[in-house]
Amino acid sequence: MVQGSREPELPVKRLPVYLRVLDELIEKGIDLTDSKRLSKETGFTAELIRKDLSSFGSFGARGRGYYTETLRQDIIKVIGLDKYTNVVTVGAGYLGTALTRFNITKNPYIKMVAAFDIDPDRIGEKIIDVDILHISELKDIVARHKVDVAILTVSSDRAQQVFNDIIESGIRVIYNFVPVRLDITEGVHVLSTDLSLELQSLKYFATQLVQTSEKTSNLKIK
Amino acid sequence: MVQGSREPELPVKRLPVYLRVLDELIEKGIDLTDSKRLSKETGFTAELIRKDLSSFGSFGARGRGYYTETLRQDIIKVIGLDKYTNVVTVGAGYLGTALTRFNITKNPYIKMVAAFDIDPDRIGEKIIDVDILHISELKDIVARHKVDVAILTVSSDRAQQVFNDIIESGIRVIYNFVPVRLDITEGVHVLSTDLSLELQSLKYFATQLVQTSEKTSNLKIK
DNA sequence: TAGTGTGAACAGATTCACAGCG
DNA sequence: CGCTGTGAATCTGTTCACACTA
Repeated sequence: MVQGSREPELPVKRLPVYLRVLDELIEKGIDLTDSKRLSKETGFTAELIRKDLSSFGSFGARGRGYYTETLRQDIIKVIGLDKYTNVVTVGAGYLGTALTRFNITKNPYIKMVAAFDIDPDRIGEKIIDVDILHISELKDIVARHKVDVAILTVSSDRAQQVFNDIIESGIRVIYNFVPVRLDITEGVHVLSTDLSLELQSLKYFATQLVQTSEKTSNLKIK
Repeated sequence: MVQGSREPELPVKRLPVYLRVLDELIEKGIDLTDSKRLSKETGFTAELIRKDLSSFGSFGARGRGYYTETLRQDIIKVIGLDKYTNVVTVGAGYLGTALTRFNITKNPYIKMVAAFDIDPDRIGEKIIDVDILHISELKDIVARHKVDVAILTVSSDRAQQVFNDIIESGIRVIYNFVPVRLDITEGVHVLSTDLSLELQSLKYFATQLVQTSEKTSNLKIK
C-alpha cells in the first residue's frame, strides 16, 4: 500500500505519538520521565519504546530515565518537525475541507498553506484562514513555499491526473484518501488510507466478535 | 494501536481490495481471472494473493484461475458483507459529517443508519438522507437496528465517555478518529487512525526524500 | 539500585521455489 | 501446460532477558 523509501515504517509512525505525550508531560511541568511512564501513556511496551528511541539515536540517563525537553527536541529533529511542515490539500470537497480544518485547528507542527479545487464556486472561499485556489496555481504556490506534503482528496476519476500534477509541482510526499490505486513514480512516498475499505474490513471483526461472544456466552462490561 | 481479537490483521484488510477489483471485473463482463491479473489491479504480489485466498478457504481452478463471481461471493461471505453492514457516526462535526457523507455516497456494502451529536443546532438536520440524533438515542437505535460499527469523531475531551456509551449500547467495533488513547474493554475491536500524527510522520519521509534526491542529484519524472 | 541499551529469541507477514492438478 | 496451493526461507518488527552504568 505504501511505496517509497526503504526506511522502517512502524517506528517512524510511533515517533509523533511520543512527541505528543512529551508535549503533555512538559505542559504539566514534568522534566524527567521513563520508559514505563511513556508506556502507560502510549500503550506501547517499555522495551519497544527504549528500542525506538535508542535506534533513532536519542539516549536517556541510565538509572534515571529520559529528560522530557531534550527527548522532545531529539524527536522533533528526527521527524524533521523543527521546521514547519507545509501542507496543501488538493480537492476541497467535504472530506478535503474537513481534513484541512482538522489540521489547521488540531495539528501543532503542521502549517496548512492552501487548498485547491476546480469548482468555481469554491475558489476564492476560505477554510478558516486558508485560501481555496484553482488547481492551476498549485505549481506557483509550491515554488513559493516549500510544500512538504499534499493531501489528496479529489474524485476517483481525476485522481491519477491530479497526482501527476502534484508530483510535477515538486511535492514528493502524498497522503492519499482517494480509493484508487495510483501509479507511483520512483522517489515518491505515498500513504494511502482507504476509508471505505477500512470500514468494510471492520465488519469481519464485528462478525468474529459476535460469534465468540455467543460461544463464551455473556461478556460483562466492567 | 489496534486491540481486539487475535486474527490476522493484514490479510483481512486486503479482502475488501480484492472485492472492489472483482466488482470492477464483473462489471466488465469478465468471469475468469487469475492471480497475475489481480496482482496488476491491486498492487499486491500474485503469491500473496493466492496465499490470502487459499487461507480464507476460497479456491481457484488449477491451470485456469479464479471465477470472478464465485470468488466475489466467497470474499463477501468471509468478510461478512453478505448482510448489510450497519454503521453509525458519533460526533457530527466537520469530520464526522464528511465521513458519513463519504460512506453514504461511495461505500457499497455499508449502510449508514444514523449520526449522533449533542449540539442542539445539529440535531434534527440530515446528512443527505441520514438523521442527526441526540446521543441519548444511541442505545435505542442500536437496540432496533443491528449496528455493527461506530465511527467515533467527537472532541478529545469527551472521547472516552462517549466510547464507553457506545460499548454499553452493545456495539463491539469502533473506527476511532479522535486523537486520544482509549481505554479499551476486552472483547472490543478498535481501529484508530490518528490523522494528525500520520501527517506529522510523513514529514520524516519528505525530509528523507529531499536528502536522497540531493545526493543522487536530479531525478527526472517520467 | 533503578532504569537504560541491546543481543538473542520469537512472531507475523511476505517472498521464493516448486510440487500438484485440471 | 499453466496457474494454483503451499512448505521453506526470509524479512520485519516485537518481546525477552540481562548486562551495564549513572
